Amino acid sequence: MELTDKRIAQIFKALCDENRVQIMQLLRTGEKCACKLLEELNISQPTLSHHMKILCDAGFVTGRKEGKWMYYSICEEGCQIARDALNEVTAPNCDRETKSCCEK
Amino acid sequence: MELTDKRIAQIFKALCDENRVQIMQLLRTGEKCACKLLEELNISQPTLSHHMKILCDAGFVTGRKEGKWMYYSICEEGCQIARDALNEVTAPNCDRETKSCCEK
DNA sequence: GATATATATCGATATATGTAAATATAACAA
DNA sequence: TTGTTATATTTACATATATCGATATATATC
Repeated sequence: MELTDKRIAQIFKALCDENRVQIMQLLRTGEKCACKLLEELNISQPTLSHHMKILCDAGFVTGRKEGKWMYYSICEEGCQIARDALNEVTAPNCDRETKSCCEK
Repeated sequence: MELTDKRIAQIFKALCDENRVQIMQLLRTGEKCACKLLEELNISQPTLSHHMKILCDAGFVTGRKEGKWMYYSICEEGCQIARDALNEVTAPNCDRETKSCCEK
């Protein structure tokens, strides 16, 4: 997927909720099933499912179904895209450096 | 400021809006005054002011007032904090690696 | 002083988001 | 088949956010 401004915004939207940041922290220690995540968070099951969908859609997390359990883990590839996006947005673009506008 | 999950969410909330991502892209080429940004964006002046406040509060941008003009530029220090935050949230934490839960 | 310009703040409103109850789906077990 | 468990989806609602017009503030100029 191309890194449009819209897509970049979508990626970071995934991390703009405290619960989702906490979910990422929990997944850093390894793959976990939804029920385990649910134990650690003070949210309802439908709410967790909602947040997991957003994290997956943004590419930070991948899900794997095994029987009736859903296992989630951090997706390194998606995380790298996010890092690249953050670098793109914050790094100076010297090729197109401009003078300050509104000079007196 | 300590990098709590709440603070991390606030930082990335700044980049979860397409207009703000576009503003960052514009600032990558150097410091710009508000009126110049306004020219490039299809938003009203109060809306731009609103977005600039959010970018500044998150640490991505700093403002400098000179006469009646407000000059904005990317704040490298704040951007680095954001990169650190993204790394913290996405990097595996091997020290606390756990087995998958819900084993059959 | 009065006026013009640039930006910030306020107030109202429309849209987006987080949340949970209810329901649906899917897998397993008896 | 019937029931149970794990997860996803739907629905409704409360809150948050984006937006813009109107207004306020600050600065510069006359």
